[in-house]
Amino acid sequence: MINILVVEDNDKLRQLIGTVLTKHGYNPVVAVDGQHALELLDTHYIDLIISDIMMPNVDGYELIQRLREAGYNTPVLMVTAKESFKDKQRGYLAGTDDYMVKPIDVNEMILRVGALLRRAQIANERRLVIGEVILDSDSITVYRGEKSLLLPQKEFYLLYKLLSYPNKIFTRQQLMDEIWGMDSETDARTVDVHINRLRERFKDCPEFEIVTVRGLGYKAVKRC
Amino acid sequence: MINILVVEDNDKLRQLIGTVLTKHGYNPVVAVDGQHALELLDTHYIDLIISDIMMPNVDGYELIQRLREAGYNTPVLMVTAKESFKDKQRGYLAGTDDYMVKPIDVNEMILRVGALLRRAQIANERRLVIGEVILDSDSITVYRGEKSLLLPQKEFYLLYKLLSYPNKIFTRQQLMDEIWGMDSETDARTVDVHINRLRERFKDCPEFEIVTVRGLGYKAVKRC
DNA sequence: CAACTTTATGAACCCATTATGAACGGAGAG
DNA sequence: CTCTCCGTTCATAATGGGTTCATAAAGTTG
Repeated sequence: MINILVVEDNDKLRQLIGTVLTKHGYNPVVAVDGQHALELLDTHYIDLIISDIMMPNVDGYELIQRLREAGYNTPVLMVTAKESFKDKQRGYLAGTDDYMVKPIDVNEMILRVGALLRRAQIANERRLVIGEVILDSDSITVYRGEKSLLLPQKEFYLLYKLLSYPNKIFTRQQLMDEIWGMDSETDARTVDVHINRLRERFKDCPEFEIVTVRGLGYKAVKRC
Repeated sequence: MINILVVEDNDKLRQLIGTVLTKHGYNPVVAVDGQHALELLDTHYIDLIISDIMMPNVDGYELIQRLREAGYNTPVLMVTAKESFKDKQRGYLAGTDDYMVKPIDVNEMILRVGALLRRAQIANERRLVIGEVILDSDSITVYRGEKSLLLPQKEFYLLYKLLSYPNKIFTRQQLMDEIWGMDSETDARTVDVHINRLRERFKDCPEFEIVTVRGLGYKAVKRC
């Protein structure tokens, strides 16, 4: 499911956009202004943002600026009033990926959303999706529905590695080599401890499970 | 002499890989893209393939796919751009044996090449298919339709050995030598116990059966 | 059919491997 | 500087694969 954050203070327009997105198989997450949007970004994994420029509190420009500062490279589709061309320029400079002028043609919107997502796919492949669970290696964060969980580095990469190749058995040494580095002096048993912690964190997770393969190592199995 | 096919469109990188391989006693055969690689495969005996994914004409994915379709089970070491994690997944599913992330660490490459060759040498076929049943020796797992069953090592290799040569009679000693190791002190009767457990596990399996040959040993017979 | 040999099977045991809790040290944030 | 959090190590508990053993069953031979 692709999550699209819709930032728009006009209730009717926001609802319209949401409906259209839903109809095309996207999952809209709505915010009434930039401030609200930034809060949602902390807890939701967002694939794309559709944002108005003129908004109370934090406006579209500031939203993008703060977004990029925080390290997000989420593509943004700006919505701007027809008459203000200056805005468009400014919006581009601030890191917008595309823009639309009001009044919005919903078909055009869907086309642009599709194009942006396609383009982003190439540059934004650092995430892993397993059912409701999303691993985002840019922020070493795991998103699970509403919740987001910032993992310690080692734990994150360990999980990421295992889930990148479901069912593949990794020996401790392989995991050490790939996550700790080839020349690491660390005891391979350290892996066990991290596996243990991951299991504790995700013990109630229906999507996957880390399985011990006695004498060999570990593997992740999906259960969905 | 071990022949390694290097498929890489970047001239400098291809040359670098070739040089390193030569230095380590391998014989590199180079191709600039997948199309070229497929032609070379027809005329050269190739032990292992190192292939980029992004290439003109036939890309890495298609190369592997067509390779497998043509019946080659040559091990493939994929080279993928660092940022593209999806690629790794796709590449893996398509029949890759291992992967490396650019920029390439040549020492790591040599290690992986060695590991792949070793693995391939011992068991050239990593997957055994008997009707609905698939034995995957990478994960010591037996797949039966939707279900998968992770076996204990000894049991798996025992079954794998027997099914690799259907109808061939193995003496206990042969099985001990090949699975337990030549110098194992273990009582040959241990084989019986493992056979017994395998029979219990697969008693309702229509594909094969383990038959006792009194005074000699055991053999697997297919029934499909 | 009786005596003997070989194999099947269930159970118990052993021990290497893994799980787990806790403690320590160090780096980075506040 | 202190405090927190992460990574690591260590000690101990628990697990389960592998083996052995005892007994039952099946097959072979005279």
